[in-house]
Amino acid sequence: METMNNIKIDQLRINIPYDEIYQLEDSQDLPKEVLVADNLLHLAWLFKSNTVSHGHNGNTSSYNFGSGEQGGNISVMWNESRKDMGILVDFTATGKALYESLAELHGIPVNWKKIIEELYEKMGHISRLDIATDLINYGFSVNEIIQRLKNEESFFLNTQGNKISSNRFKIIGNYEEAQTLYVGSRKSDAFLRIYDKKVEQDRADGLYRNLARSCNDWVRVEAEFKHRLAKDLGRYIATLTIDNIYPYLLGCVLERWSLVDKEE
DNA sequence: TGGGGCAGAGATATCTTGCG
DNA sequence: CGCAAGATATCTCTGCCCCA
Repeated sequence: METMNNIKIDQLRINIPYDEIYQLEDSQDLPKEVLVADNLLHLAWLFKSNTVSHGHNGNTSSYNFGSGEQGGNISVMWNESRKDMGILVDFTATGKALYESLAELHGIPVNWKKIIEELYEKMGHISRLDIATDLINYGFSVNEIIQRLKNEESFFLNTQGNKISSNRFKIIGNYEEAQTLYVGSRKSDAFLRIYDKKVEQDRADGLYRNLARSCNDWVRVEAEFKHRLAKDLGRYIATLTIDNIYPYLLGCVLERWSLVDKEE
């Protein structure tokens, strides 16, 4: 069965306080930093093997789970000389999907709500969260949305209910057809990316080329939350009393960027 | 050596609303 | 109309790392 809705967490990054390692016994298999992540996520149990490499983004060490070279990665990264940066667990979109499939296969589906709750109990946090939704056969293309925005027939409203001015839009595409719309700055804590997945996937190497070919339109909406906002979002998720966090996630996106038509 | 990225915290810029 | 408050959005700063 597919999920009840079409909202999903696409990518996420988890930050666990470094001092969690002092709660652990020594192990011959894995560094304590990895065990900290493993306690929360059971990566070693699911993946059996791992690779070791350099970390990214200020981290020196990295243990990678997943298929390795060909994406599908989950990386546990840290830097011993920067314990304040914590232990970072990075799930790429494919890595996260793989992690979820493996857990399902082992009969223990991933419960992100529980994981996030436990993470915040340990004083950790989420430092990046991408929320995605696919609109397939809704009858409009990215180009049409952009044209409507240009003609001021539609608007994006922010959390305050105010219009988001067009100078925060960045449109990418060719002359006739816009294919991607960014709302907000890529560098900011929250930004929205809307693009034409039909075009993106209709390539020789597209994983979902058949789907791309058979649908009329496929619009991908991706919200990217970072830093403080991701941290706050995670804290809120941790306080929810229900396991189905997806309607809430959609709410987070719609609250920040709601697309409305001009009323006459 | 410069570019790019992340963490955390803080500073600045910008926009809207409410009030006198 | 002008201005301040509130709320964001965006940028800056220090550290640290890898890679080209």
